[in-house]
Amino acid sequence: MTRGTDGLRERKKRATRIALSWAAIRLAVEHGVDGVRVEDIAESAGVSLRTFRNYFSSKAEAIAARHADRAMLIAEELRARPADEPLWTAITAAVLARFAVDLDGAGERGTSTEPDQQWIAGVRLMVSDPALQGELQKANAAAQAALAEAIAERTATGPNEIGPQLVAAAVGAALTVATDQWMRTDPPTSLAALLREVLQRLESGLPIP
Amino acid sequence: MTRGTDGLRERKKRATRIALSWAAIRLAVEHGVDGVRVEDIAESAGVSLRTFRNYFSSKAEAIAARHADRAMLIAEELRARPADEPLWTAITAAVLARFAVDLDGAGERGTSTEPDQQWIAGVRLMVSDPALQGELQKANAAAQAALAEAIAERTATGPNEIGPQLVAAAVGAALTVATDQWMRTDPPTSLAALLREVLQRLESGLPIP
DNA sequence: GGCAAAGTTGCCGGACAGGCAAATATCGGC
DNA sequence: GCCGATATTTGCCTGTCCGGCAACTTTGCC
Repeated sequence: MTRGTDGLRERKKRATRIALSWAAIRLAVEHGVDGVRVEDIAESAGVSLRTFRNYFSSKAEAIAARHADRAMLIAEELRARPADEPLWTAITAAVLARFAVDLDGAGERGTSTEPDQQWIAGVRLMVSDPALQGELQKANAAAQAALAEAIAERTATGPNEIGPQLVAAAVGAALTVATDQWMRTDPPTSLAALLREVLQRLESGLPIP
Repeated sequence: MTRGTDGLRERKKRATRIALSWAAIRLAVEHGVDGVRVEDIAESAGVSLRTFRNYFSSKAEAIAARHADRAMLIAEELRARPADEPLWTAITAAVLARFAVDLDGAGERGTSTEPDQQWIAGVRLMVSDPALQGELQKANAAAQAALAEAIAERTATGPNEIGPQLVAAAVGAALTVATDQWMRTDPPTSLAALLREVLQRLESGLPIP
């Protein structure tokens, strides 16, 4: 089972992919999305332009890749919750567990204990720049598909049934709204609180009053 | 108020835009997205390649444009509902009113009374081809923003409050799920029924029975 | 050590993207 | 109906993107 998951080849590939993506984020934050050429990103990660293209099919995809990878983990996190937990409780816990990383900076970047400024700047860029929103939503769609599968397992439903699909889509939409709101608020509020709120609202039928 | 909305200039522009978008859809359905050059689309609509670029910044945007325009109308439709109607009733009615066009083919294409096969094939292409999904989601996001505004008006809330944003996002997600499901089902079911179901589920807190 | 599989790189041609300025069409007042 | 003001279309040009191909290098495994 560990066959192929931690050979030198695979580790190098993962490292290159992550290096490229971080380089893309850093340069895009620094010079604007259009102020960076793919060539610059490749150079900054120490590979050829052509190799960049073996990993990502566009600049936008490279920038959004970290987000895409992280979003995928929500489904895994949900699977890790105890099976007898009520669905919404489990979902909320899974989401919070995953997003805590963004808040306390204990992500893969490593050293800092405060929120990872580079990552926050990157997210800010992704949600605000129209050139990236498409790719961002694409990543979210992929994560939703994975989430729908995890939900289907948990609820003993077919993964193509409308129920799991709808719940996953609604959760995805809620996360986007919460993140958006979090970015917009000037005195920075707690993302965790916002997440709890939107999920709770979903569960109670989106009352408006 | 009608100033500028029906001059010859504006009508021609709208016509060109629509012609380009339909040409893009038709050719993409016929030859695949990658089998069409922007130049072909421009020629098919009788304008120069450069003019195409004045209207759309990419092939994908041109293909998704009709969907984008239609999705925008949901917000308008909601505004047209009586103000004392309950929110979810009004939303459901607005959505159905808009999507009925896709079902009975009474759209701008004109003559046929049966569902517009060209449009259905186009939608099928948009939801299935990865190259278009980004643009599609981008269009949905824009429509959601408009919808959030309309909801905010109706509920006497600020348009940037989290409530309207979340409802609009959830509705958008639900429409996507319903459409997806509709495409997937082999004996074609009623889209209207699916739409009713997903919206009803949203309103009742997404129970997983 | 040595062969097979996988990854990297350079090169190339076709397509896309958008700035600029000349030509053309529409508008609105007269 | 004519004319200047304004908006649109078009051609041209330059830089970038994108992916196929084949040579070369690295890693995996016997």
